[in-house]
Amino acid sequence: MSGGGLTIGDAAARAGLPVKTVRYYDEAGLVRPARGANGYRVYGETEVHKLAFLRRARGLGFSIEACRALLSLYEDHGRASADVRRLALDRVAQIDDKLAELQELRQVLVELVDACQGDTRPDCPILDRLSGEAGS
Amino acid sequence: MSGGGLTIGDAAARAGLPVKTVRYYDEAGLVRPARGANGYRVYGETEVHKLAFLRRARGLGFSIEACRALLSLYEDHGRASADVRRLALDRVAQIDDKLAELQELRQVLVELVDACQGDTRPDCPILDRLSGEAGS
DNA sequence: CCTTGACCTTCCCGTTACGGGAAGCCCCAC
DNA sequence: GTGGGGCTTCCCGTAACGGGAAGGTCAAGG
Repeated sequence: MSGGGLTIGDAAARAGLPVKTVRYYDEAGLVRPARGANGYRVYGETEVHKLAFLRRARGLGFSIEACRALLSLYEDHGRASADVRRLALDRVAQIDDKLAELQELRQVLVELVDACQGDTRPDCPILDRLSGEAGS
Repeated sequence: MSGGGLTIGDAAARAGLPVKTVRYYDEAGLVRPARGANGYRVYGETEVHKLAFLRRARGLGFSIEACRALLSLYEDHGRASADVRRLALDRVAQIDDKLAELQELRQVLVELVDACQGDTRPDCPILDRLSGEAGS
């Protein structure tokens, strides 16, 4: 009872993360716990909060590097909210790029699917397109 | 001149792929060229067509395994177009899942961004949300 | 004939964010 | 003291290649 020191298992449970992930965040330098005399990682409340923070940030799709930036802003009480906002906007832009790409692919695929009879015969506009017969 | 045999570099150029990728497709068993006496890969027209086919299929986001299936249907002249269509529909479903996920994330992020002043002050609803203050 | 330079070969590492599993130490309960 | 957890580190695998090293080959030019 050294005053609330948690083992990695307990910390992970409280943060809602797998132990492996918590260990990864340590190795990645995101949340570095103290070490006990036995070599065990020792997590305090602060670390647990950071882990939960990371869980939510990752849930929004922020990369580990973006999380590192967010975490440092989180800990910097003199931060400018504009910096946080910029990171979020970057993420939105990323998502928008991906959305546009996927929507384009979807469009093409649906057109091909619609053009294909989908029966037992071998004639297939999808394969024609893939084989280079410049459909549409 | 053994009648049209291409080296990997020429085959890759004709198919519009990087040499590394073509080598990878060989190793993955997608397009296995013959080998010359010197150990060089030798590509014929058929292989080049298959490589171009793969380039287009990959461009539509089909995984290597899906490409393997598509390629075998492409080569099977007795195929049923329904099988091809199914693969394409699977891909559409995959895309739809991803689109839904990204749209949800985008929604949340945009709300947070809109709620954030983005000035020089430290108050930030984005960080509040990430730190667990259940905003909205 | 020999050399350059551009090709080709294989092999290995790095990418993203972990998950699985092995080998070995530690600790608590019975 | 003897389990059976939980902890440690380390290594491999993921998808689909890209980068680069070490070494063999080939066609052209001097």
